[in-house]
Amino acid sequence: MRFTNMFIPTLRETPSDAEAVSHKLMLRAGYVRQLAAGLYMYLPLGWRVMAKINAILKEEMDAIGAQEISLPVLHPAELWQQTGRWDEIKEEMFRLKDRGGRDMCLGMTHEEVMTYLASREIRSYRQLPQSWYQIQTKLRDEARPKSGILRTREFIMKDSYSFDADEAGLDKSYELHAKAYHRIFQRCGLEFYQVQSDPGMMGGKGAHEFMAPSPAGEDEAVLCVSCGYAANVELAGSISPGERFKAEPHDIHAAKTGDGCPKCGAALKIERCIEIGNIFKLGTKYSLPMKAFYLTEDGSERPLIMGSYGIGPARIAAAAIEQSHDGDGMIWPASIAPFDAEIIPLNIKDENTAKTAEALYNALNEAGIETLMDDRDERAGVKFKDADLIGIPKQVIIGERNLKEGLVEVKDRRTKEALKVKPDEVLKAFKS
RNA sequence: CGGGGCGUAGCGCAGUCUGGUAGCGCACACGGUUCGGGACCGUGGGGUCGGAGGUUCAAAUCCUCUCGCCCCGACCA
Repeated sequence: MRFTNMFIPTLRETPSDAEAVSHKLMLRAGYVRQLAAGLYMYLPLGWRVMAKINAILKEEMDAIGAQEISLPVLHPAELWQQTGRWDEIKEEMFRLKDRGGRDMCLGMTHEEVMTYLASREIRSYRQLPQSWYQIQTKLRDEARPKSGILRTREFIMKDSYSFDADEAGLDKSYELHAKAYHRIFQRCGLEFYQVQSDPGMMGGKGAHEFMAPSPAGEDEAVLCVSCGYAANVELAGSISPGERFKAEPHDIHAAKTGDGCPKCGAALKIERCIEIGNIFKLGTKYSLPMKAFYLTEDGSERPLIMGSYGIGPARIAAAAIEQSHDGDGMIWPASIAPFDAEIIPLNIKDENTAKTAEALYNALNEAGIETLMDDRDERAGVKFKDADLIGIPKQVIIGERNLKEGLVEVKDRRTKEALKVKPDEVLKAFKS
């Protein structure tokens, strides 16, 4: 892609209402713009990152046998009334009436609709297990949207739901998802923890959250470096030093750094985190009220045993920026960067520069390396600043000075190390 | 929803206390000089000062109401 054909409105100054690093940089680098509180517009660069993340999500979901489907955002109230959540949930749910006066709501999550589908279509144990997922819009009328893209009223979520014949099946589906989530976050280049969490209103009997450490996060994880115990502070029952091994499981209170680990007694560490994913064992919380039953081998009727699993791709993007940036801008992990490489011809009006850039651009694209070429007629400084801001991992700098010796520069955005190579060696330099 | 802050050009801000009819930097357009880390000079376009009502000869400025955005907290499926 050529810079002049792509809308990349970079800003020299940070809009004053941005606080979180990821928010500031996404605005400055021209990845997103705000429409209203908690509502964001993704611009070409931002949307490319989302597409990269979603592609990874799909690959890993497909790899565990989950199947992609798509459900409506607009839901009839009846489904939510059946599970009781129509009344349990308050202002956080967007509600409306259709022209016939029927109560409707905008989906904040899809347990109801998924269970409805399963209840009508799954008849027999022979059809189990099933895992269905979608990457789709959720709406929540948040009391306080914040930190840019981190907490919004409308957001995209990868949500999957598993249907099993029994608890053992659920355990398996749950494990599969947990492992897939590990691979996803690893592939996205994030530092993260899997921690125990409170199942909360989702109901059910077990839950974990995936937490990306970052000061911009809203959650706190309690971690034991000694035995590996990890939990959300909301859940972590801890004991104070000197009272070892006397943790009261029901005594749930906020743990503090230095408290004793409930498992091994060692000193706990607390870290601020962004919740990037969660997994829940739902059991029959939705299948019972919605009558989602199947027939067993001996002909008896049993409720489906369910799990639900969510990932917020925008939070992955924000967490990646929070965890990987410097004073000049973003530093994308290669896997989710909007482009693999950026060609920077310093003086586009120089014939040799332009020719070399053009040839390299074609060669890289042909080699399957997604390349952005800054073909703007701008000064070198502007291009350098924008390139660093935008954060594409590899930069290929083409300047008249080096070109006289038949060389171009391959620079790593993260380390800032630059290698001078011949144009036809650029590909090789990427691999090293 | 409680507490705090802020709304003046696309972005960052000054002007508000002490009313006199809107300004600076960046960005943008044009011309020239520049050209490896956000150039310089000149010219130019762009603003119902968030909105409504009120006070006044006169309101960005004072008063009332209202809308919006951000931060802290509560909440968070």
